[in-house]
Amino acid sequence: MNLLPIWSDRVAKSKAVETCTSFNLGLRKSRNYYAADCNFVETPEQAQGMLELAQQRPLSHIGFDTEFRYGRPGIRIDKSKIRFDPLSIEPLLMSLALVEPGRDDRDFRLYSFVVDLRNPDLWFAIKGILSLPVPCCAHFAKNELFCLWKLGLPEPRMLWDTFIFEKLLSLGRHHHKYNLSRESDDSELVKVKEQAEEKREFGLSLVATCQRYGVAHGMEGEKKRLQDSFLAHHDDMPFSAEQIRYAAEDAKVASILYPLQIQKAVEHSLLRHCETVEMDWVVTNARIEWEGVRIDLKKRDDAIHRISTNLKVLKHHLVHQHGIANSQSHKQLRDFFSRHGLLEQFRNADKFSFSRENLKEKQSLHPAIPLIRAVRRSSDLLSEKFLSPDFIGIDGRIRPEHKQLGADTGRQTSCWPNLLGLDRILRPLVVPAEGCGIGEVDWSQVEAGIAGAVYEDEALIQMFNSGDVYSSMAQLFFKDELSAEDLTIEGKEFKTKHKSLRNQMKTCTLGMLYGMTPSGLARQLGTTKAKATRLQKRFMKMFPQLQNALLEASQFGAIRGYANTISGLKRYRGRSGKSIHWEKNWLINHPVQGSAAVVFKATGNRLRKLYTQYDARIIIPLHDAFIFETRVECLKEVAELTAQVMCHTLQEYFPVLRPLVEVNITRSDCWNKDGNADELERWITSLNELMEVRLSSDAEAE
DNA sequence: GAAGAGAGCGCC
DNA sequence: AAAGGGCGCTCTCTTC
Repeated sequence: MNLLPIWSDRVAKSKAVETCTSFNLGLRKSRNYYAADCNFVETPEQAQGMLELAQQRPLSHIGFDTEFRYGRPGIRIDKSKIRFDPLSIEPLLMSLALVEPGRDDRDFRLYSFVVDLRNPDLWFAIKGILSLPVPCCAHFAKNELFCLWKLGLPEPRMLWDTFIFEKLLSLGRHHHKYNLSRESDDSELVKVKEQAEEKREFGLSLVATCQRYGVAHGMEGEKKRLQDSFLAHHDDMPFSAEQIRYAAEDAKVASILYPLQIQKAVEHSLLRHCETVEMDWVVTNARIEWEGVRIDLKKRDDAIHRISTNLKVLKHHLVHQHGIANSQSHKQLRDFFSRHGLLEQFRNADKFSFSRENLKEKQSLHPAIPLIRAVRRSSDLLSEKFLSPDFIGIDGRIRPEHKQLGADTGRQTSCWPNLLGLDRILRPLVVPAEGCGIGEVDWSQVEAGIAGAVYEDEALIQMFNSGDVYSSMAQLFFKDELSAEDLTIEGKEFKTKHKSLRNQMKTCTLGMLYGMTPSGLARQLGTTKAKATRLQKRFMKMFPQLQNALLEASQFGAIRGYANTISGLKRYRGRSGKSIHWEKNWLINHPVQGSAAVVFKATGNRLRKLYTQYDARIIIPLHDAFIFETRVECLKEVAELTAQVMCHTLQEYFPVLRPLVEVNITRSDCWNKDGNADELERWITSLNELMEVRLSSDAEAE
C-alpha cells in the first residue's frame, strides 16, 4: 500500500523538500546540509539518508512526535471530552529532532525530519533511529507508542516523557481539598476553583510547559487548529507545508525540554525515580491500555437481563407495598422512615444517612430495608459504564484509559470505564482471548510490610515476615487471653480460628496507616470511643519505632513541603505553614502507598519485558496485584514467573522483607476474585430467595 | 437546560 | 470543629 501520491505544489515548493532531493548513500553526511531546515521524508532514499545521519552523528537525544487521526468516531464523555478507541488510531506523520551537542549548552545542532508514516517503505528508518541507545523524548508519549504499535514497530529503546515529568513535579500541589478551605465568599471561591481547574488542565500541556521553561514554541497559537486538521485529514491528501512545520516543531521543543527537565529532576532528586521506574512504566502502562480486556458479550447481556428483571420485581414491590417510588432519593427515604417513626435511627449529627452500612445495620427494623438495599445494588450494577456497548472495540476488547500518576500518591487510575474499580460481581465478564487463560498474582498484606520497612519498625517487619501479619499481631496483642496452643499455631490456622481478633488488628493497622482517630476506630469496631482510645494506645505500644517515625514523617514532611517514597517519588503540599489534619494523614500514608506504587511499577516493567518470551501480557494493574493473560499451556509457568518477579522486586527495594504472594489460576476462564467465578449467579440466587421470603410473608399477611 | 454540590456506591 | 489514605462514577436536587 504505497500511498505516495504526487504531492501538491505546496509541498513540492517548500524549501524542506528542495534540500532533500539528492543523496550520496554511504558517504559521510553533511551536518549543515540537514541542519538547515526541516526535512520532509517521503522516499526510501531520503529515509535512508536520515537513518545514516542519525547513525553517524554523536547524538545526545532525540525528540519525536506523531500526527494521527482516528478511523472510528469517538465516544462523547462530556462537553469537552471525547474518548477514542486506541486501536483505531491512524498514524500520519512522525517528526524527529536529532540533537547533537556542541561545546556548551547553547551550541548544539538540531536535525529536524518529518516522515510520512503512510508509506510503509519508510518505516525501517524510524525503527532504526528509535532503537538507538539514546533517550527519545515526547510529550505524552502514549499516543506515539500507539502509532508505533499500530504499524507493528517496537517502542523506543529509551524513553523520556516530558508530560509525565511535569506531572511528577506537580503531584499533590493542586489537590481539590486545598480549594475548599479557602476563606472567601462563595462566588469568589467558585472563580478560584475554576481558575485552578483551568490552570491544571492547561498547565501540563506542551505549550504551557514550554512557557515555564522559557522555550519558544514556534506555532503555539495555531496548535489547536493544526491538531484538528490531522483528525480530519483525508487519505490521499498531501500534507501542507504548515502541517509539516507544525509536526516538526513539537518534536523540536520536546528535544529542547529534555535537558532542562533533567536539570529540574536533579534539583528535585527525581532523576533516579524517572530513570528506573516512571519512564519505563510509560511503556508498560500504554501497553496495558493497548492490549485491553476481552468481554464476553453473551455473558454480559445475560447479566444485564437477569439483573434488570430482578430489579423490576423489586421496584414494583417497593412501590406497591411500601410506597417508595425511588429508593435513590434521599428525600423519599426520609419521608418513608419518618412515616414509620424510624427516622431517628438514621440520624448522623445534624443529618440523616441512609448509607449501605447504616441500612445493613438497621436491616431488621423494617422489611423494606433489605429491598432498598437490593434495589440500590442492582441499579448501581446496571449503571456501570463497563456494561455499556460504547466502549467495546472492533475486536471485542475494552480499552479503558489508564492514567499514569492519576493519584497524587503515584498510583494509577483508570476510567471510561473504570476497570480498576469494577464491582467484583462483574469481573467474570472479562474473559481471555481464544486459547488463552487469565491469571492473577497478588502480594499478601504488602502495605503492612512496606510500612514496617519504610518506617523501620522491627516488630512490624518481623510480624510481616512470619507469614500472616495480622495473626502474629493478634498473638502478641492478645497473649494474655489466648491459650498456649493458640499462641504457637500457624497464621493460617489462627486466621480461621480467631477471625475477630485478627480483624481487630487489621482495622487497627490500616487505621494507623490512614491516620484514624479513636472515634473513627470506635465506629469501625462498633465500640465506644473510650475503649477505642485504650485499644489504640495499647496497639501503638507494640510498635514504638513506628510511632516515632510516623510523628517525624508528618512533622518533617510538613516543613520540607513534601512526603517521600523509597525511590524519591514525592507528593508535594499545596501550601506552606501549619499542616491540617488531612495533610498530616497523607504525609504519613504517602511513603507507604507511594512506595507500594513504585515497587508495583518496577515489577510491572520487568514483567512486561519477561512476558515477551511467553506470549503473555499484563491486562489489569490492580495496585497490589497483576492480572495477566497468556496461552493456556503457559499459564502455570507465567504465574510462577510473576510470583517470583513480584517477590524479588519487592525484596530489592526492601531487603528486610520476606514477602508472600497469592497465585490464582484456578478459574482461568475469566477474571475473578480467589477463584470465585460465579459471584453474579450466587448474588442473583440470594436475591430470589429474599424475594420469595418477602412475597410469601406478604401473602400470609394478607 | 447545564452545572455543581452532596450523598452514596464500588475498588485497593 | 472535626477528626480514614488513594481513586471513578452515578444519581438527586438545587441553582443560575
